Order: sequence, then C-alpha cells, then structure tokens
Amino acid sequence: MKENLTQPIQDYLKHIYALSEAGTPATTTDLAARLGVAPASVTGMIQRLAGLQPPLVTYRKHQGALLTPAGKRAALEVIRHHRLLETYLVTMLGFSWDEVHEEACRLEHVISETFEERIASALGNPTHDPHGDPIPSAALEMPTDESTPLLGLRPPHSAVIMRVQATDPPFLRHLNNLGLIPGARVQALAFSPFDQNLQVRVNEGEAQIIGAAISAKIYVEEKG
Amino acid sequence: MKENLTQPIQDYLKHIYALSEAGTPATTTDLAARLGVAPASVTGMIQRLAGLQPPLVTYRKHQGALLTPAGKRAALEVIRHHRLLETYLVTMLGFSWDEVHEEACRLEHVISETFEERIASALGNPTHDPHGDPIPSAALEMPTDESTPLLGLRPPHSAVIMRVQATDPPFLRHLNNLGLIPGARVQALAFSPFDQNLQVRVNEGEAQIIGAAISAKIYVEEKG
DNA sequence: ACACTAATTTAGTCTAACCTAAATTATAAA
DNA sequence: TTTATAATTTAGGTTAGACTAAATTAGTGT
Repeated sequence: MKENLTQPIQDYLKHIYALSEAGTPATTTDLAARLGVAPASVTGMIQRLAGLQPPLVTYRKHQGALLTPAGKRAALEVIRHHRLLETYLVTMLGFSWDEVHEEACRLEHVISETFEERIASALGNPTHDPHGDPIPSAALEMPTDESTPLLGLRPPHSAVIMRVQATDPPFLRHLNNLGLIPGARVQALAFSPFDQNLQVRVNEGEAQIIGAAISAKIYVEEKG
Repeated sequence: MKENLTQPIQDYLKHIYALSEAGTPATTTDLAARLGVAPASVTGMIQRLAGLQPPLVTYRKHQGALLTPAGKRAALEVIRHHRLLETYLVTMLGFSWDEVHEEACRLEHVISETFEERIASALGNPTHDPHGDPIPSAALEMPTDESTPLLGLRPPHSAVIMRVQATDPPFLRHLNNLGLIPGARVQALAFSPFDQNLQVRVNEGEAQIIGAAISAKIYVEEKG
C-alpha cells in the first residue's frame, strides 16, 4: 500500500494517464514512442504493473492499458509534482518556459510531499502551470478546463490562449517569439480550409499566418 | 569525459571523498556502513570505478580507495549540489535544518547546472550551508576553514560555533533546543577530564553540561 | 614464527529494466 | 474469405547494482 514506485514506473503511469485520458486505452506503440523505449519493453512493464498488489493498470492482450484507481492516483501525484515544479522554476527561479520540462521530468520523481507543499504554498496553490496545463490539487483532483483548439477559431472571433501543449524547447521558443503564450489574445482574421492555415492578429500586433501543426496545439477560450 | 554518472556512483564518490579527506584511503567497511550496503558490494563497485575511462578511484587490494582528479571533481560537484540545496531549502522554502539532509540527498543527483547556478545566485553564492559545512565554489574549490572541535575549548575561553557535523534529524533538533547552532557563542566554564564533559554557557544563557559525543561534532572558532 | 580474528575479496545469484529477433494476432484491403 | 501489413507479444539475452556464502589476506598478540 505504501509504495515507493521507481522512476521508470512513474514515467509509465504518467504517459498511460496522458494517452488514456480520453477513455481509450494507451497502446503499446504509443507508449513506447513517448517513453523512448522498445514496444517489447512496454509489454513487459505493463504486465508487471498489472500484476502488482494492488494492480496499477488493467490490461488485456492487444487492447492496451488503462489505469486502476491506484495507478491513477500515482500518476496524478507525479503530474502534480511536474507541473508545480515547472511553475516554481519559471516564477521563482527565472527559468524560461522552454527550459523547465526537462528539469521537472528529473525532479518530479524525487521531491517529498513536504517539498511539494512548500512550493505549492509559495506559489499560492496555482491551478495551472506556465504552459496552461492544469495542476491536480493536493487531493489529486484535476481542474476541468473548457478550452478548445485555436485551430477551430473562425473569423471574426477572438479568444484568449489558455494552454500550449508542447514540450520541445525550440518549438516553445518559436511560439514565444510569435507571442503565442497563455494570456495572449488572438483574433481570427481568415481561415484557409485547404491547408488549414489560420490568419490571426496576436495582441493588437501584425497579422500573421499560423499552420495547423501549431494551431492544433494551442487551446483558447472565447471570452471578454 | 562527458560523464553521466548514476546516482549510486555519485553516492560512492561522495562518501569516498568524505572518508579520504584526511589523506588516508576510504576502507571497504567504512564505505559499506555509510552507504548502507554489504562490504562485498563496495568491493565490486570500487573495482568498477577504478576500471572506468577515466578511472574515478585508485585502488589496491586491501588498501582502500582514493579519488582520482576526475573522481574528486565529480564528488565535489555532488557535494556542491547537496550543500546549495540544503541552504536553499532552509532559507527560501522554510525547511528546518534537520529536514534538509534527506531531501538534498535525493535532489543532488538530478539538478542541472542551470538549476545549480540559479539557486546559488538566488542565495548570493554562499560559502557555507546551514550546518556550517563549506560549499565548493562553482570552480569546485573547497573553502578552507580554521574551526576546531568544541571538545577542545578550555575555560575561560569562548568561541563561536562554525559548524555542526551531523545529519540525524532527532540529534539536530536536540542541538537546536540547546542553542548549539552555527553563530552561537559558547563560553567554556569547566572541563571534566574523566568523562570529557564540558560545562558551557551558550549565548549568555544558563550553564549546561554537554558530553563528548556532542562536543566533538561541533566546530568552533575563537574570535572577538 | 604462529595462530587467531577481523577485514576484504571472490564466486555465484538475483532483480529491474532494458534490448533484439522471432512468433503471433489483429486489421483492413482485395 | 483470404491475405498482406502493422501491432503486439514471447523468448532469450544484457547490464547495473545489489545480495550471501565461502575463501583469502592482513594484523595482532603470544
């Protein structure tokens, strides 16, 4: 019951959570790609996780993996660590938002509950990290967000960026240069159905065109 | 050359550094005791460390281990992390000095050079941690201290506590209750050669008697 | 010089987490 | 329905880092 999960196991759970959030099981290959590991290794690990007492995942051959309640709790604990750390690194230690993912990935496995509490309260118990990702509460409740992909915004609507789902540092720096960061207001000026390009104005600035690869990863809310 | 040392290896190096600081090699058994590991495991690991390219320790059978320059650098890097972290946890996150050792032991292996720099400069590049232990500089130079064991202080001399060499939380809390913390002034009132007990006054307070087990671990400097 | 004890090393195992290659199963097209 | 392709699993192997038990070496007192 009081379990000390290894770092690899915590990583598996974190990614199973992300991939199965929509309800569909996380597949072996998707997990392998995310974890940077061979598919066969994933099969082996999933079988082990399903055999633990208590089991952390449910698993049926060729169907993929889903988290059990215990597995979900462990995953949310790691995700809370990760997102609190990212927030702390940016707001208290002057990291930029493209640097924090890697650092948080290493720290998330080793900080104590005390450390978690201290940084959470130093930050005023934030509900979202610098990328806009929701931070599970201390009770491991995930905040529910209403945001939708920027890709779906149509002229002449405007909206506020709530979330940027990306971890690649060069990509994040690029978005930062374009002003596409949480809090920014974007107005849709034109949409091209062929290539799914969106022409937008960001924060009263110059008009610019952004491709589908970008606008699908940015989540906005129409408000104000 | 660009080495990613594992956490166990970093721990070995750290403890070899501590045990061989005086110049005498670190013995298998002492290392085993410190690392909480069987002596045979230490032998195996030391042989591996001596066989790395470049070697991190020098080793001759039954003689114990000494750090090579590369090994010493790696050890000092970890020790710098550890002591900066302890300092940061105490001064920026409200940890008490008995809580920080364990936390720093886990964090020291995973923080980046960037993280190290940021906390060092947030703290004003401290040279000593909350226990008074010297913090190696960014260039890995260890500050040299002049302090001597409180055990050697004789009436009517007085001195200032510079360093407390201990990690056990209950013990540290006890010292804290006695006021025996870095910065405190102690005056020797009497010394009993039989049991090595020392009667002292701490910070103008009540006289109290402290045993050799304590006064040997507290380092002071006579000044002022 | 000898013998006893304590320290150390060797030899052989174990487990977690990975790998590759081969075998199997599912999926989708003809 | 059959078959090709892609996904998955099985089987077998590797490595780091630990363990125990047995063998060896060093150090000390006689």
